Amino acid sequence: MASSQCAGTVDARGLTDVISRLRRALRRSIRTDYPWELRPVAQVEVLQSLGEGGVTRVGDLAERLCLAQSTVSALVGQLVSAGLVTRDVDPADRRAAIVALSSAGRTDLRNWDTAHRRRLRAALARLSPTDQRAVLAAVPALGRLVDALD
Amino acid sequence: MASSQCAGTVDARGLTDVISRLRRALRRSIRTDYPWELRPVAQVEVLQSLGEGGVTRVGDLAERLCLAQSTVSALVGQLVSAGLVTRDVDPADRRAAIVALSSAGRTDLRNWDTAHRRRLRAALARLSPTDQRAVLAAVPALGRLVDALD
DNA sequence: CAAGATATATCGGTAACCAATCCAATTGGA
DNA sequence: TCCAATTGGATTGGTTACCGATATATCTTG
Repeated sequence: MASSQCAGTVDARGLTDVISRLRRALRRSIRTDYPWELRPVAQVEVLQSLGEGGVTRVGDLAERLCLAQSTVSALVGQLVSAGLVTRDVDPADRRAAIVALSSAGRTDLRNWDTAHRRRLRAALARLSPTDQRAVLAAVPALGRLVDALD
Repeated sequence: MASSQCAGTVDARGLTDVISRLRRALRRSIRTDYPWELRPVAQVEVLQSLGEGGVTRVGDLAERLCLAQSTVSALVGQLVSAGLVTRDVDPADRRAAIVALSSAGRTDLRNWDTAHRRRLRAALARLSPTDQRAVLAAVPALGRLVDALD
């Protein structure tokens, strides 16, 4: 009664709270999955974005990921050193850098993805069908919420 | 076609991705709301947890927040220095620390909450009614998902 | 009372950011 | 054509956000 209010009222605390906790829980579960050599999560996110969006400029990556350009620049640098992505000068606009997955990066991403998907699916399977539906339905809506936040 | 799969398949990438982005977008919007003196987000989360759960031990806080005990210990220390919470020895078990909001902390939390709620509500208002419903419905479900992840 | 268990605190380190600034290339006039 | 303003990125110099290991009391129980 205290926590659920009339439908129109947004429970801001509830949403931000669950987002933080979920992120940390996911991070922890990832670490459990990968006791061996594991890339920092931020780097994996860059790989994923490249996996989905394909070859991209650094600035576009930053926007997609809601990160500052300088942050992405540094992350890409780390991934280049690790051999997981390539960074080349765009011949059309020589200021720009074209970032792409290397084949090693593609493999790494695929492995990570498989394990992570398995774990998340297991967790979801423990929820009630109603909750599962609610989570699935929320994913695209939350994406649009990100855009609606400034 | 590439991104949406059959209903039963969990889109792990989509969920983790949107969680990260949403968290960063929220953080950014918070900073926009509070150009003046602003507490680090992690500290605010502790205040919130205290606001909901009331007087608590450090270890309980850590569990609620999905954080390591050492992390919470440090955060509480910072909040004590800032005068926003009190930390006293539990007379019943003198190893334990009892953490509670001070009145300054209560005020701070209330202010923060008001502004943040307003902003989040504005963002949600820009979504379609369907999306709004989906987000609202997902909050409790996501909370249970956290528990289901290990 | 002597071992373990517990609850915290502290220390040392890494990851995850951002803002400011610098550089090179591009672009839009005058 | 040349110069100013703009733009894409890299670098630098922070701060925050964590965690693991260890040290210190304090319980608890045989």
